[in-house]
Parts: sequence; C-alpha cells; structure tokens
Amino acid sequence: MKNDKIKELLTRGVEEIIDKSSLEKKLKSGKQLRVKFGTDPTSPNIHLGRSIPILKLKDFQDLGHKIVFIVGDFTGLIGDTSDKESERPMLTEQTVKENLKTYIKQAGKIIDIDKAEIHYNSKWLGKLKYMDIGHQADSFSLNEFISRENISKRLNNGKRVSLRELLYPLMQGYDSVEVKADVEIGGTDQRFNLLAGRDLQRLYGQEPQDIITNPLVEGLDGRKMSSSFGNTINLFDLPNDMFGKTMSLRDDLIMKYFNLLTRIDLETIKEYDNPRDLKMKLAFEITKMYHSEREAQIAQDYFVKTFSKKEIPSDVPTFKPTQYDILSILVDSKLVPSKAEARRTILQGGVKINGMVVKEISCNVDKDSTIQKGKIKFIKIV
RNA sequence: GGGUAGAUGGCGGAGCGGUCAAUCGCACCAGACUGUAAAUCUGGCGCCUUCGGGCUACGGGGGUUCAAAUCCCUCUCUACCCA
Repeated sequence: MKNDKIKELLTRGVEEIIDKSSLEKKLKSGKQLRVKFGTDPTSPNIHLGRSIPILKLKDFQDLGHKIVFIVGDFTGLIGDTSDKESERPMLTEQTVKENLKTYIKQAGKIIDIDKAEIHYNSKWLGKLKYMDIGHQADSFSLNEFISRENISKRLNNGKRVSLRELLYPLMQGYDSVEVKADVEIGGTDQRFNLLAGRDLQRLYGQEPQDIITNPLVEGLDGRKMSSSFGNTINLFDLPNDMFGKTMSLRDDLIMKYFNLLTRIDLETIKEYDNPRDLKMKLAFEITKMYHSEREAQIAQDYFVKTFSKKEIPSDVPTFKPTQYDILSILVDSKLVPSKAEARRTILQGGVKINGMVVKEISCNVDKDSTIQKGKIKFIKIV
C-alpha cells in the first residue's frame, strides 16, 4: 500500500526527478522530509497549471512529510527570469502584499496550510551582505546563464536581459539553504533555479536537495496555460465558470487533465466511452475539488440545462434598469461594454428576449423579461 | 562617453503627408455547425449617433501644412553597436 503511494508520488504529475535514487532512499528511510515549494506572488490568481506542484505537495503531505512553503515576497520584487520571453517587471511592494493574501488562501484549497511551514524569503534575503552574494555568485558562471534557453533566445532576438535577473536563481537557491530542504518541487521551467539550490546547499555544507519537476499543462485552447493567454481555469473561478471552462477543453487533453490535475484513480474512469461524458466527469471532479460536491452538481445541472437543452436557466441574475430600452439595458447591465457593441450584437442576432431573437435596435423591454446575450449570459429584468 | 535604430489599438506587427479609426496575425464578441463555451466556417471588433454624421486616438509637449501616425523641434523611455 505505502509502496503504491510512493510509486504514484514519483510518477503522477512528474516530469523529471533529480536525483531519483537519492529521493527513493530518503522516502524509504522513514524520515520526515522537508519538501520545499516556493512561489512568487506575481499574479493574484492560481490557475490549474500551477496547481500541479501543489497537488504534488499534497501527496507528500499525505505521506506525513513537511511542506515548507516559501512565499517569494523578496524574490517577487526582483522578478524571475524563467519561462518568460521578455523581462519581468519588478513588482511594487504593495502589489506583492495584495497578491500574497489571496495566494495562501488559494493554496489552502489543496494542502493543509496549518500543517505546513510558511516562510517569507525577505526574512533572510533582505539581510544578505554584498560579500555573501559575491560568495554565492562565484559558484556560477555567466556561461551557464547565457546558455539557458530562455536567456539565449532573448539575447539572440536582441531583447534586453538585465543583470538583476541573473541574481534570481541565487536567491531561490539560497532559500533552500535557509530552510534545509530535502526536496524541492517546481515546474520544468524552474529547472535551472532548482538546480541552483543544490549547488548552494553544497556550498553551505548541506546535502543537496532532490528535485521533482512537474510538466506544464496546456490551457483551454491547447497553448500553454498562462494568464497572459487568458486560457486558464483558476482556483477562484466560480463553480459554473469552472465547470463550463472545463467543458470547453479540447477532447485530446481530457486524460492529461485527469492525470495531472486530479487524483482520481484513473482505473475508475475507464467505463466512459463517450468523450462528452468523460469530460463532464472531469468538469465535475475539478469543480468538486475546489468547491464542493454539491456545488459541482449544481454547476453540472446548470450546464446541461443551458447548453445541452438550451433552456433558460432557473437561477438568472436580476437587473433593475433605469431606462427600459434594449440598448441601455444591455450596456447598463454590463452585458456589453458600449452601445456600439450592443447594436452590433443585436444586428448579428445575438440578443434574445424571452427566447425570441431581437431584430429591432430600438425596442423596449417589459418587466419580468429574460434577456439573453450570446449563449451563456442571461439577466432577468425586475 | 560616442553612435545607430525604435516607441502605433488588449498583445505582436504594417503604414512613412491626404483614399487611415489605421493591412494582417493572436486574443475577444456574435452566428452556423456540434455531444461541447472544442475544431471548422461566416460576420464583427475605438466611442457617440435622430444612421446623415460627429468625437477622441498612433510615447509626452510644441511647430510646419488646406491636410500629419506619417515632416521639423524638444522631452521621456527602450534596444543594439563601439569605447
């Protein structure tokens, strides 16, 4: 039983393990491992792509290991180099603070925060002296940095690479020293930074941490899931959105999502042969993970009613207009951003009142009518 | 310190005196099709409009011109090259 768990721990949602035999040994020793995971509060939303390492943390936590959660309040100010085609801006202290709050809350949807250690890396990084940094920096060569793919790409494209960015791996690596990490988890894009931790731990006389990298997952449109593409499912998405977004997923990604983003036993979903049902199950599971079984069920019912049966859902937000002509209502209720947009949408047959397509730009709407814009947006006039 | 090239709509990127609210791609919105908010196809995509038109926009400011995203001056920012 425990061996099965370890096997899943080492394979599910895992791209690469450095060094695998060392990690296996550590796991079998029975010692409680210190499993480090760091994140910079660059964006207030955690999306499902970022949930992969957090789920891995949960796997460790379930086996009794210690999660050491590092909030990069200091590193976030500097900006990571990894995985960005362009330079990351330095965040202001205030942005970092605001993002932080929601961060922990979101991570708490997956792991038991109370049992984890949480550290803010400003605590130690802010105290390092120039001398220390020089000492650490000597472990690395510029050659290593510029041969990293993301750096060399930018250099070749004539994009700017700032010296500040080169400090980032040192800082992340030094975090490992401070928390005496046995294992660190991160995305494949973090590989360089994770390895820096090993070098620095050696420099400070510690045994180097082992590393687990997680694969990246495609977003709803098949490109890499990223906030800048707008193809994410976020942990804070409302149940209906979460369910609906998942249903819009490309079919060929369904199994990958099950594998990486849930912990459901893959054997149990073999019974589904219709991809729609399988995707429905996926949407249900994901919604359940971040909300509740009950809310997942409600979201599913809503989806079936609205999209499969094309009914007007029973639970429609209400709107009390001040002017009752259709254009004003569409704009005032924020169904569309401007009157020009409202006209366009109507002309294209995208607006319905009580199920009837609106043909006239100037018409009045009665109370108790239900207005539909596009396929998914409804309001009820009161 | 010196030189060169740039700054255009949510992003990338054309345009280089009028026909530019600005080609195109991505994103986005609507429609068709579908098991699907996928794929594909079609249309749209600054704001206001009594649908005639009006207004605000091409890094900031100032000029030239009947007319400027396009020319000139200046400021701010960026990249690259040389030292």
